[in-house]
Amino acid sequence: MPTKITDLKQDFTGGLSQISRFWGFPKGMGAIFAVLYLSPSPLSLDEIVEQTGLTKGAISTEVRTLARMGLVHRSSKLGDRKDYYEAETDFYTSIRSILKERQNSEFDRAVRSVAETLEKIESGSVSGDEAEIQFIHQRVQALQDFFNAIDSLAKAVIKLERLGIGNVKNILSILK
Amino acid sequence: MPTKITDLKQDFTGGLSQISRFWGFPKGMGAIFAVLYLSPSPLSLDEIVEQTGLTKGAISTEVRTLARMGLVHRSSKLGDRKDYYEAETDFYTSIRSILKERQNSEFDRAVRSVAETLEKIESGSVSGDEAEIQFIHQRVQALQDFFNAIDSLAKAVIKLERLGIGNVKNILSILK
DNA sequence: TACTACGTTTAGTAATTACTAAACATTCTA
DNA sequence: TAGAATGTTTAGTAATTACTAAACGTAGTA
Repeated sequence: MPTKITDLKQDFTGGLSQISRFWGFPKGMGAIFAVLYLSPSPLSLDEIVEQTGLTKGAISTEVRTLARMGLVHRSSKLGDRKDYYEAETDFYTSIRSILKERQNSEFDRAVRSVAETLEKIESGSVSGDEAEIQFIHQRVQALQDFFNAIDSLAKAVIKLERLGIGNVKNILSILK
Repeated sequence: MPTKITDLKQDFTGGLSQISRFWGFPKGMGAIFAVLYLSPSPLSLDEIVEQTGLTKGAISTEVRTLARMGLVHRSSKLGDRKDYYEAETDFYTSIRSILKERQNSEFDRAVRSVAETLEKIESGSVSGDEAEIQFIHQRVQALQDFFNAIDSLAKAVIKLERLGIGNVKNILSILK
């Protein structure tokens, strides 16, 4: 039986909603992105309301975080005071801005707190059993090294974006 | 003023809890891992209870998902019917098993649903405006390509683990 | 067999998060 | 200036998730 195009869109939207949730974002966010991504032209807030069934309020805030992550762009038409939104279609561009965004996040604050733990130990200002301190020192150091490696990898991905999509394969072959 | 070793541990545990939450896991999971990671010897369930303040029930379930992700290992001592848990200290090993684990996850189910959308379009079984179908086809295809690229990257990281930590830097320089 | 020492499951609660509805603010138009 | 058309904020609700407390299952020990 033939699938109606509206059903197809709905399936797709459902899929992106799940993916969104998987990464810890609201499912509404995935739905909003999906609707924009499948639209050939930018959509106004009210059109998004119509197509997602969410309220203006929710969309207003979620579209803002999408914009902050570089996954959608806000624009406006001359002589029209509505805002229009469209999906970023170059995902590498998005990844880059997501990774940059991450710099200022809770995540990095936490990572930095590990670094501080390390500094405290190394400054010799920790009192307690010496062997235990040494043990902890070594473990925390290893974790710190790992974070640094991840950070380097993130930077590698950022560079990757400049080179285009096919080059992931190159990394693979370089590593084999 | 000198920092007591117990305070240091607590700070560290707090940091990992936040990181855990950031990635969408319960903060308790981060705490459990932290406690195990800073312990020179495997801990029993009750010892984890003691050090985290969580209940046996919570730890029982969370330690299981940690084990599934390869972040902790369960072991037992002869003539002792307690289970003991210790942290995996090679993070590359963990990453590898997390990425493998992901294969069976909700995430991949959702990704597969995108692939199915694509198949429906390509089989010509979608009815509706032809230009719109073409447009959607092209967009969904692009997303699919992106997912494939991510998948390749994941595989690259899996290989990386074999090569040791310093090699992330190599990728970076290869790409520059 | 009964008792003890554990780990697991379950049913309920607390905390968090996503979302709605409606008030509000702002800017354009008449 | 009043009114209309928008986007934003806010206060409350619904849904989800993390966690607790306690019942349960199981296996070892007396």
